[in-house]
Amino acid sequence: MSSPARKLDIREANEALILRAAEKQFALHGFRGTTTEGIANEARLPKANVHYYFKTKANLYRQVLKGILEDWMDAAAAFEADDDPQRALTAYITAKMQFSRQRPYGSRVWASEIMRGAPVMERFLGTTLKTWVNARVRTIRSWISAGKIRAVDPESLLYMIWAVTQHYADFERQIAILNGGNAFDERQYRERVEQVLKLILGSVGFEAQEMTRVRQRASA
Amino acid sequence: MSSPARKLDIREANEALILRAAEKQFALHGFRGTTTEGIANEARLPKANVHYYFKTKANLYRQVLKGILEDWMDAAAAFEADDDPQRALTAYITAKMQFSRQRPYGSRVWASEIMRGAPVMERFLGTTLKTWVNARVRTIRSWISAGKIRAVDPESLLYMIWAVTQHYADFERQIAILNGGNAFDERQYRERVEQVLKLILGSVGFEAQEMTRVRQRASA
DNA sequence: GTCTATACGTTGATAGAC
DNA sequence: GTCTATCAACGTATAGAC
Repeated sequence: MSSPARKLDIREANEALILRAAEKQFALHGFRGTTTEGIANEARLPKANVHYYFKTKANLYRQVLKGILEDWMDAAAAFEADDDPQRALTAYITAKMQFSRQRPYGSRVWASEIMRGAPVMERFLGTTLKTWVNARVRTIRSWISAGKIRAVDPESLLYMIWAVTQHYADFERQIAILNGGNAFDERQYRERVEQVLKLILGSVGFEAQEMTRVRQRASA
Repeated sequence: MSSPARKLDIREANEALILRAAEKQFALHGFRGTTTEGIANEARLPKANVHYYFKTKANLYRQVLKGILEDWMDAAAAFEADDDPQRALTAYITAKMQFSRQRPYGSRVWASEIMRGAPVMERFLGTTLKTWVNARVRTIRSWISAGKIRAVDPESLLYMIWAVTQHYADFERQIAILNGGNAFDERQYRERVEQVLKLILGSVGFEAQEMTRVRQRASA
């Protein structure tokens, strides 16, 4: 009952529960606007437990961001896997759209953190992210030199990919209201991924012959 | 000295001061995370004055959003002014990029409001914005039918424009850090507007003259 | 119109019973 | 490991002197 293994299980389960609740609250209300009581209620635990497991609100916030960064890295890896621009961009955009779908609150915590000036993520942005961006910029430049894509500014292209893919997580509510009050279902979201791919690939010069199956925009 | 005209001047000046300070604070910390004291400090006024002019924090927040919506409408008008897709899209994207440049905090307040579920803007989104979007969707469909642009999903295109243009306001800090720690200067920003135009216009099939020849399909 | 003082609820964090 | 009770600090808002 109180064996070390059992205790670890409880700890892990509760920590995961609190992290998930915290991610949602931080996404909805930002760091300052989130209360530990709000997190506790969301996790259906007493407020004191939140402090027992994570000590301070600031520390819990850092742990939430850390989890998001891990998933971010996974999506980033999709870009590096292939040297063909169409395949690499498709893999990356698809991974980012999946992240937005599966972890919309994580995306919003990131957005909120940057909107307030990125006090916690500053270091990550200036080191890991900058290094990653520099490498991607070189890859894109090589594609341009080889005539594989149009001559666009690589950073502008990267930012467009981030902006568009994250928009579907961060502005989910607006999109749902404009969709008649309903969030996208799975079918709608898959179709949207196709459209995003078509638009972004189109912006660097690829036309949509490869994905003509999806195109169904003839009717009024 | 205390003539009605003079009093009105003071009121208007202070209200404007508080509104600007509030916009910044709400942008940085969201509705809940913003304190009336923070707004007062930002405006260099005593906390009580904020309540004297705007009564409650919630009301001040609504006034800030109202001001942002007005500017948003102005930018929206740029889309309707022209029936030629290239000119209409260029005017709209340029107006939106200018808004992001001149009012980055306004853009972030909007983002923050939507990320928390749009409790205040819900009505606007479902009425004015939805009507505007529907009209724009019809326009874009007519361009597609007339063969003036590629057959893309109109809403996906609109969302891409919003996402990309607002990204430069909402993620300003991240962009600055990736830019070596410095925010874009005027020249850099103008160039970025050109790149954004090139990418988005390219996504619907317009190619910049300079690189018409460069475009060749990547042979895998 | 301005601002100090303050009422009163909320919040982050902890102590200590279970 | 769990949770109730508690507290100092902070937050919104107002009263009332100037």
